[in-house]
This record gives sequence, structure tokens and C-alpha cells, in this order.
Amino acid sequence: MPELPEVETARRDLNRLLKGKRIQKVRLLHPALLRNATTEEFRESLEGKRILGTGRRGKYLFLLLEGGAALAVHFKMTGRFFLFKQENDLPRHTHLVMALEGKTYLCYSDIRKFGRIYLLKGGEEKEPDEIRLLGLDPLGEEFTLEAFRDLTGSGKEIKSLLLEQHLIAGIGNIYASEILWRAGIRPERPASSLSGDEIARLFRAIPEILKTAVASGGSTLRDRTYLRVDGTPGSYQRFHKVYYRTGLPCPVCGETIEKSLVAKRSSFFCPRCQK
DNA sequence: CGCAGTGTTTTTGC
DNA sequence: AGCAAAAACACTGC
Repeated sequence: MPELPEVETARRDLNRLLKGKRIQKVRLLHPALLRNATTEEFRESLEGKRILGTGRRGKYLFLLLEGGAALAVHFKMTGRFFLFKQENDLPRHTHLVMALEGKTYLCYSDIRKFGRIYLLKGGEEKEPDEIRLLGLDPLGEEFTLEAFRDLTGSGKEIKSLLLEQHLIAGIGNIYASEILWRAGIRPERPASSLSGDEIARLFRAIPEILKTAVASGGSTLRDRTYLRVDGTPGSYQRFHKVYYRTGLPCPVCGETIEKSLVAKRSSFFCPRCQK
């Protein structure tokens, strides 16, 4: 459940389902998930506290707690939250269980265990570097054409640049391909080679694609690792134009979609629409 | 110092 | 059987 649209969908789902609920008991089954605190400290900070709301920056999801502390979660490749109605017989790969009022259990599962959870104590406490150094959030008001243009001066391949979380926070491999298709730009183009018009098209394509994906609840791929909090799939995969569509026709021009490697990661593009 | 490239976490499914 | 998969950090060498 990794990219911005999936994290934002989880944030909205959890906000609706958890707001005002009190955490009664915490069970951390896989302590390595928690990166910056002891299991004891984590339990003591959470147990008895209400969840006041949720937040998001890039691909980080925040659960805001009564008293000023917060939980920051990064799902990496396969992390996700779901609600469960019983304490036992938890599904495989469940690594954290938070008992809420009303015999509801907020569970975190993560097949590959790449995900990370941080305890943010609030107040004067400094955020971990990986959160503090995040770049512009493409759905935030700080994401302006001027700010975006300032990031695009280097000779790096534009797709790699879109994936750099310390520049722009939230775009991952699926949406980078979709955004570049929408903007009509090849993924391997050096950022510094883009014209003013191309920069402007790319700037507009980023929130357009991401917002549409959020409205569809994110992308659930074949393996169904990403599911919403209630277990239902997202539907933006139906609207993918190039991602994982090698050999299929471009929906606009009919040309065959190609796959290439950019910085060792699969990239999908239309050789006719993207210059 | 920046940048590119490699290796690392781990499990699953094609 | 081998490899690739939504991520991103640590590390090397130039």
C-alpha cells in the first residue's frame, strides 16, 4: 500500500472509522517494526489514549493521539491496516494489534516486513530525519509551479527525480509512469532538458493523476496486497494507461505500450505520445 | 560534497 | 527455479 493515493485513502478510511476511539491495549508482535522507541515506551504512550484524527505527508500516515503524541507509519511495499473483530485467529503477517473500545482491533499487517512505525512524542521532540526531510506534498498548497520548477534543474532522469521523496513526497513507481504519460514526457529524459511548457504540463499532471487515484481509492494490483481498511480493493488500476500494460495499445493513440528500465526500475510509456 | 550504482531488508507468486 | 514486486536507506567509488 505504498504510494500517496493508497496512503491518503487509508488516512481517510481510518479517520472516519477511528476518530474519538480509545486505544485500550497494544500488542506489538514484531518489535522490529517500531524504529525509534522501545516496545514498553510504545505501549505506555498509546494505551488509554484516544485517537483524535489522522494526517499524512507524502507516503507517511499519522495517527494523532490525545496528549500530543502521534504514530507515524510508512507502509513500504506491503504494509496495511485493517479492522478485525476478534483478538485471536489473526490473519498471517499481522504485526501490531491495537484493541479499541467495542471489541474492535486495529491491526497492521505487512507480508514483507519492510514497513516502519515511529512514535512521535510531540512538543520539542525532533522528528526522525526521514520524515523531517520530506519534500513538497503534491496535494499541499506548497506545491506551486515555481517551487516545482526549482526542483527540476538537475540532469537526472525525470522519472527518478519524481521518485525522490526529499524533493516531492508521495509519488512511487506506478504513479510516476502514469504522470509522465499524462504529461507526454519520456521517463528517461534529463530533467534539465524539459521545456517550460513541459515543466508546466508535468506540474499539472502530478496532482491531477494523484487526486483521481485518491477518488478511486488507490490501485489494487493482481496480487491484492493493497486493500482498503475494510478489505475492499481500490479501483484506480482500471484507469491505468501505461503501468503494467506492456504490449497493450495506448488508450489515446493505439501505439503499443513499451517497458524500459530507469534507474533499475520498470517504467512504462507510450513511444508515440511521450516525447 | 554530489551523484550513480549496488546491496539490503522479506515473502510471495508468476 | 529464478526473478520481480508498490520503497528507500546504507554504503561504495568516482
